[in-house]
Amino acid sequence: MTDEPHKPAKRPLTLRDVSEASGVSEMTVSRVLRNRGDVSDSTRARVLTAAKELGYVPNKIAGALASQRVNLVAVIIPSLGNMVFPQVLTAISEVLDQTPLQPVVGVTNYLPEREEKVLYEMLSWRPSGVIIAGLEHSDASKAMLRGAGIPVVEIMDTDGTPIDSMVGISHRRAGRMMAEAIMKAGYRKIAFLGTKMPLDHRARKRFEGFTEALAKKGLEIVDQEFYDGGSSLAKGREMTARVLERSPEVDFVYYSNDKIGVGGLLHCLDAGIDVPGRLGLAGFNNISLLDGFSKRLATMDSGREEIGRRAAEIIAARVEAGSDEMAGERIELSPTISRGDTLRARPAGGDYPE
Amino acid sequence: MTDEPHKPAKRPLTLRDVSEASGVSEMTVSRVLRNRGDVSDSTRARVLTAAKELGYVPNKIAGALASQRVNLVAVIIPSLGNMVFPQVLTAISEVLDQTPLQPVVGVTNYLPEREEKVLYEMLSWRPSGVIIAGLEHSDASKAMLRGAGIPVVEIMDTDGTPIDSMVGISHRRAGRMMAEAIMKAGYRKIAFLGTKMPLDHRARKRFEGFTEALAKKGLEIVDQEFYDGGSSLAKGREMTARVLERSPEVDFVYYSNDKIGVGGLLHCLDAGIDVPGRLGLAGFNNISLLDGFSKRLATMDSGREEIGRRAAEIIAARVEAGSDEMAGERIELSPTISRGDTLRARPAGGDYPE
DNA sequence: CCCCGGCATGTTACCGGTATCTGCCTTGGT
DNA sequence: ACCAAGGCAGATACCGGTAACATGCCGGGG
Repeated sequence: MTDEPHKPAKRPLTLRDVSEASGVSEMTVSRVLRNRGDVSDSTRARVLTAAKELGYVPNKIAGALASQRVNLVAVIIPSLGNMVFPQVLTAISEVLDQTPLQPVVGVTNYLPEREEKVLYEMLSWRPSGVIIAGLEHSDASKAMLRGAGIPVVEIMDTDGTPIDSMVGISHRRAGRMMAEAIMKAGYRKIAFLGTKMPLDHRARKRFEGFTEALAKKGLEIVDQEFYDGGSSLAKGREMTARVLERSPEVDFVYYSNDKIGVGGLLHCLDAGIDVPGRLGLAGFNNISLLDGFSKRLATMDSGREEIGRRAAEIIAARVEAGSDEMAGERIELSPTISRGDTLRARPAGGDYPE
Repeated sequence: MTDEPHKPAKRPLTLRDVSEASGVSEMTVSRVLRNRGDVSDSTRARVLTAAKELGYVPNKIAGALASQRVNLVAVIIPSLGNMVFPQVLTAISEVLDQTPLQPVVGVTNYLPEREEKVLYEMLSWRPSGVIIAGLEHSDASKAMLRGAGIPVVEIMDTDGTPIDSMVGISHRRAGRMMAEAIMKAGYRKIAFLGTKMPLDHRARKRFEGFTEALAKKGLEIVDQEFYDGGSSLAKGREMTARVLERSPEVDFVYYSNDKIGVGGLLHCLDAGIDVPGRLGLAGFNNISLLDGFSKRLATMDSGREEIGRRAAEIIAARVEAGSDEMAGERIELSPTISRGDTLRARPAGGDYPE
């Protein structure tokens, strides 16, 4: 009466259903499905057939509870809108795909309270490891991470003290490097256009490193402007126009990311400004936003694929082995400048008089 | 001996630890932590203090197993590299944020076998619902979805029969609409540039609708080119150059997405081609890739925010109520054309002879 | 011919919570 | 002063698997 002939899925299937269908114990079915322990070929075949026929899907909830093992890795990032993070994620997935581990993504929107909440949710699933962007977390978040007793890798940034391991670049150094390259190229009147500072610590650190390097040579930012809300070409465009109008002497604009940087570049092209002669531009992150464009923006690559890969490798290694070595590993990668077509290599020679 | 004074997290905490610390039963702690059932204020306070002090994080694995409820919604998409999907995801998250449900993302890379695997993994966590892109799935995948006994919403596409509910647009219609708009504007020699066809069913359907509408007016695609691998501006650029060289008579190029479309636009600008007079261009998806750019590409918006929102709402409603009504709901949204600056509104008047 | 060892399978005791029922004690109506 | 009702807390039985141990059966060496 209640049992339909084939599919209609009344009550979810359990090991018991498969065991009854194949005439062996639940334990044996479990062994077959996990490929663990010795099972005769004939039994194995019988069980697999029955499982397939029923359409049985194991219940990981029960499995995880019983085995005290959860093959999930929490990956916590600020945003999916900035292509950098999907790219890091892709690199992480590629590594984890070769292990039994599986990434689970949480997004914080750059808000510490969201981060805390997301982290709490994630940890309540008892993942095998955590990969989390940034070194700045609320005290509660830090306490949770420390207390979780699982490997934690903080990524993207190395300017600070990690809870456990970290993989990333020094954004202060990145800012300094860019400042030095700019000054070496002979630019002197430098402006900065940046994002919602208080929450994006890495952008802030780049800015700090940048101004610090300028100061060392006795220079100061000539003009600057900050905004909040998401980055967009339009925003970069209008901000650039405003800055150039307000401070016509500016000969270089450093942007906190490529998106607004490209916006600025578009403005310059439209306005007929000589780039990189009269004005130089640089962004950050080497987003191949305009890879087919005639002029490539100077930028800096943070090695996000490698960051993702290394982070995932650390987690994988530590989960496999019993959490011993590799704990507290600190990997600082070197950002690489790409001059593109908006940052000249040396002080303007003949084509731009003094 | 084994117990450190404060934090060091030996063995993961359980309800029992909190119950001992606060002198009540585990059951009461559970009630307090879930805010369910009657507990006196004094007890509640005592328990909360103890929990906070210990840094207790509930174990959802155990909770889910016991309560037979898992507040996860599986969201399965083909890629994170195409910004459309992060955007759909964001819309889904916004809706689910106001419910106890939580999205969990799986990425298939457009591969049916990956989809099958990802789906299997997801279902083994016994989620409360599934949101999955597309209507094309392997038989095994369909069987799993049907057998899971949970609400399933297939999104993005409505050209086909859903397993349960669906929310999206008809890509055939989208292709037709664009073809009609193009023909009405007087273009006649139309070329098509597309992505890896066999796997991207929606792009294929747009193409089919497109050619069908052309055929109805006695027109045929003049030239076409397909490629595989990810979309990029550079690819759109070079493909466009190739097509125009091979078939100089072409007066319109329809792209399967905005990214290669914008690449084509860049080529035309560089080559000094009169757009949209001599040549018209259109893409798909209204990616605000170049929102700050001087010329906006004609494109079509599929309403991805609304798709995500409606899909999440269906799941939320059905999980909340007992899976009754709203089952099998089919929502077809209307794509909207945006002409941008690369598709003229009417046949060329004086500025382009006949 | 018996015993031992190893393979193939079954049995038992959890994993860490939650649903449900029970029981105590207080409170208020009459 | 007594009893019903309700507030509050505890006891118990699972949820669906898995670890660890137990068992049965078989063949081979002594």
